Amino acid sequence: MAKELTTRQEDYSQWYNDLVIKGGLADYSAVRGCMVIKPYGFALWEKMRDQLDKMFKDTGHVNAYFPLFIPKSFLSKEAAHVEGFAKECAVVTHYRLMNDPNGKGIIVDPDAKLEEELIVRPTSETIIWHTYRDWIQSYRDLPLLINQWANVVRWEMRTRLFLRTAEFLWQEGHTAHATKEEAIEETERMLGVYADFVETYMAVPVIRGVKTPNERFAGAEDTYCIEALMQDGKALQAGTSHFLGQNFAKAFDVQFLTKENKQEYVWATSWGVSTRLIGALIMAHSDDNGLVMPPKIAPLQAVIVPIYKGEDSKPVIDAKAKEILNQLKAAGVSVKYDESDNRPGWKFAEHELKGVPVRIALGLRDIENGVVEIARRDTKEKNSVPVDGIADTVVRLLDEIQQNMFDKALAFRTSHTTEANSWDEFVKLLDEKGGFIAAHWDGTPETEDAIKEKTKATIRCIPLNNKKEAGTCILTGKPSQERVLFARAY
RNA sequence: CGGGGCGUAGCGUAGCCCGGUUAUCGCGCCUGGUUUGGGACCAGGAGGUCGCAAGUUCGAAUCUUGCCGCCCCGACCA
Repeated sequence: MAKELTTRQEDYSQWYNDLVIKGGLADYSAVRGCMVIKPYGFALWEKMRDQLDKMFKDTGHVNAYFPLFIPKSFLSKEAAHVEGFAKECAVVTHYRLMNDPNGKGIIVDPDAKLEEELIVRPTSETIIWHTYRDWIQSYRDLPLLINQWANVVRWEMRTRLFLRTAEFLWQEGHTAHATKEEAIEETERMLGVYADFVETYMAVPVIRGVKTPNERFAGAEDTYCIEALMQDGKALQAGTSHFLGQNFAKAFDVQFLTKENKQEYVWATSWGVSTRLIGALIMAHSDDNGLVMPPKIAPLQAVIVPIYKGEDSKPVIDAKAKEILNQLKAAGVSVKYDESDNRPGWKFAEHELKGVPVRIALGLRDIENGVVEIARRDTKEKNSVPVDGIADTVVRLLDEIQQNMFDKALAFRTSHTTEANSWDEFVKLLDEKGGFIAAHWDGTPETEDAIKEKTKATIRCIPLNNKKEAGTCILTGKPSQERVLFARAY
């Protein structure tokens, strides 16, 4: 029986949920707002994580691990930071349970109250900067370039699988530098790493930019971001990199001695991407038949499906299939021979649903002709190709799929990035077309809020290397020096 | 937290208004067989605290009250 998928046109949100659930990436859990990441979804995350981890190490970072719990008092040391996160913190108040003296069940032991309550980290700046204070004394200790892979908890009111869950997995880089320039350079470097990763591996084109003060990370001087566009025309922030100035250094008193023997506060950055990237991947590429995985991070790049014809055909087909399997493996392709006793049509649909980039089907007819049927997930094209040189063919095809997926997503973004020069035009574009809208803005938070209030669109970013262009704000008509990118966003 | 909707097998559901044999059907699952080029077919089988609790009644999935949970829309957000 077919697993019926809602189409994008029918209900985009439901389509997304169907893909996550039926594609085997994740399940809802017994805990509100928290999901179970299933093996296929976790395999995808592992591919992302491993690649990113390599890129972090290549840029000089090392991994460490800091506690899940943060003393409540730490959070209040940086004013903007506490302001930003206080509303969504889970708090640990007790450390013991006991049997309910009034009957069955178990209750919190009232005698086991913590002297200082603990926050479950919504992000780790405070605990990390508290620690850095002990680690940094001299300019020789800098730069300190540390990353951690962790889970964090933000008590969101409304959650969506991968896009916004109460608990999620991410990495957070936290670096300390001797100079402002160096810290800004680091912030930009890591934004570049993210952009490179998302474009090269996930095949999702991104806009690099800077957030306006309204959208800035709580406690940052500047928040850089990469913004991606989803197929429904909504933007999604795929990663952020923050220049924290000396805010946390001052809040946690982290100073170092310069070469000139002067005490100075260090300069900081932090940067992160999360399992939300999986949501971005799904909404950027997938179609009404299921997930579409870019080859470079697909948990499985190719699958071989046998088409039996009578009992006698099995050994012949199995032998040939395993030959092909070994050739592909030798060429570095992650590939599986699907010997399960489902029928071919069932397997085709299943692997399509899961987004496996390349499918190879093999029956007696093919063996006689020295060919296999090869189908690519991105375009759904099928072709007979010679068995000879199959590994090269597949490797080339995987590259082609990767490129095609990026090109397609880029073409979509290009065609959905529009300039608006008047309020009416702006509103019409938002409602009828969506996507990024490049428009003039007078630079004030009040105007940004007013636009958000009226249209639900926010300024996604001010693109880096944005061209200067005199104009007037679409809402207030006040003068503006450059266009910024608006969109409705996830 | 406000507005709307829903809880019956792993999933989707009928039955509820108008109480009455053994709770319906499909998918999935198990066994055996036949099959296999786009989600197979036949035969047999397993699987249920009808969200929870109390009440009304000879009798409750069905009526009443309370509670719990989930989903959608809004305020908050990576």
